[in-house]
Amino acid sequence: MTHAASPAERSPVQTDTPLNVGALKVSCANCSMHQLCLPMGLEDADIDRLDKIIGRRRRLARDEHLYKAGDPFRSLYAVRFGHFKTYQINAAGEAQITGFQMAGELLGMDAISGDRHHCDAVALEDSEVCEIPFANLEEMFGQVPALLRHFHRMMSQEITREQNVMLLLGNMRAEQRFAVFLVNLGARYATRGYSATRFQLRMSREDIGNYLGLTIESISRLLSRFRKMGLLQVDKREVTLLEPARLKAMAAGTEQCSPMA
Amino acid sequence: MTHAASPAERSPVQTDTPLNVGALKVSCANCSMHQLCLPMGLEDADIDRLDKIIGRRRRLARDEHLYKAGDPFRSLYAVRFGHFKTYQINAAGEAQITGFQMAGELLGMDAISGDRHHCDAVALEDSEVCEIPFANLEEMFGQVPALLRHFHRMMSQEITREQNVMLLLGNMRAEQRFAVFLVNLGARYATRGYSATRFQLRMSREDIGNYLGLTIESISRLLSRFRKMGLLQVDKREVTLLEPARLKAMAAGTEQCSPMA
DNA sequence: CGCGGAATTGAAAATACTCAAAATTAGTGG
DNA sequence: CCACTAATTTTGAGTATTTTCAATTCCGCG
Repeated sequence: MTHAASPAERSPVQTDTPLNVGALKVSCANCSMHQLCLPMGLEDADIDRLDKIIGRRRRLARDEHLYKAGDPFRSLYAVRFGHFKTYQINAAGEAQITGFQMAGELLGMDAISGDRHHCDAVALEDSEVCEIPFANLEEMFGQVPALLRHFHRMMSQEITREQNVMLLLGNMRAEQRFAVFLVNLGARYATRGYSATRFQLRMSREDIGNYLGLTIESISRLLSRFRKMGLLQVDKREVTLLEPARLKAMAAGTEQCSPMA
Repeated sequence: MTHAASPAERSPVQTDTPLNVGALKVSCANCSMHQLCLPMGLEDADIDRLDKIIGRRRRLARDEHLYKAGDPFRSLYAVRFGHFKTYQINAAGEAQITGFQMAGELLGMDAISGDRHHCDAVALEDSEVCEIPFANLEEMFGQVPALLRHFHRMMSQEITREQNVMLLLGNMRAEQRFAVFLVNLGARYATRGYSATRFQLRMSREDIGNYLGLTIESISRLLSRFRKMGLLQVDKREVTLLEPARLKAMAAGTEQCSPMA
């Protein structure tokens, strides 16, 4: 199993080897995601405490499940590196992807209400997560108000994010949905220190289509059309946004391009 | 201003008058919603504490705003009686309704992440909410773990609810969306002790359409079609589900009916 | 080098939308 | 309480966006 080079650990000392992941001495303090992730804004002493409750890091190969709907809920997971998708399956067996998660983002918050997971989480590439046993986290909430406050912010952000997807699915045309998707990905990579205009799509066209409520063919046509319009370049899964301003305008609904042809 | 009779207060002593709402001695313990609402599962002593931090009840007339996007976030609101809708407005000025809330449900959780509300909340009829100052609630979290736990469940439920709407908007046809909508409303009324098969739609056809990602004309046609199929009766805004089992099957995707004609 | 999954492209079909008009309902004032 | 007006809802006809079905092409991988 190979995995892409990752900036999750910027400590000069290389502590990771694939063979003894469970025993590693890795800390939230050393993690490049600690400004985005659960420990955001915590004092060093509290970060240490958080480190102690974090169960273990867990490596997942591409296409491996982190959890499935129906699994008992015990832990939240913070993505250390790699990418995930979460999806729900309806009674008829069709899936709806509800999100793509990247480093610093939290998985499993929808499972707190029941005692079981409501969706499936799958690695889109070789990835690593920090397992955060929820019972321990709850204990710590009582002792570290700043942690509780930030946890609430993260849950609230998830609600807001989903409301934005509802807006997208409920009243945007295909081209606008796709523009929103690209601009949003770029913004999230920018937050993580990567380019906002040039990145790999870690998910298949089919996944994108499913997430955006469109077919794989529609995604393919949109990519071709955007390319012909000079909005972007595509090379397999690498996308370069050539006119981010116009894409943002399309995403906002200010500018629109010609119909699907 | 008149308002419909409400079962929110089942205490034999009538304590409400429209003129001194702020000074009322109403308690979560007396509220018929306390099994659904924030105080669920709390001991009497803790319910009393919760009562003390609840700022005031607030009456809203039909079409009145509880809050607007951009308003500073200070409080959550629990619906005591009546109905609300929440909606987001995109850059182009179009609205997307993100939910309809009824008694016992919590409003404003999406605003915790920023310091401002992200959506608008409007009363669909004359309604009343309990204002819960969030700073006070946070203080109480440290003292009453059961309250914190239930609050997390409510936030998580909101995430799950929105994921279900994403599933609806992302891969259901019009008739299935509408069936899901009707069955869901019925289930929520049943939880509150009302009929699951006969209820008033508190929202306009336009609101329903907006929520379901459809036009008002489509909703009207769906109602007519379902009526002709013997699935339901409609009289203005009163709906009677005549074949709940078939509607549930449609909602689940098991059964489908003829195309839109 | 060839196999198989993924992606692209084209043509036809379908679902839902838009526009328009009529009918019904709700709100307002006499 | 009734009449009038405005708003909402229903229905119809034509249209458009996106889907479906089908055929190729591209690429990764053994």
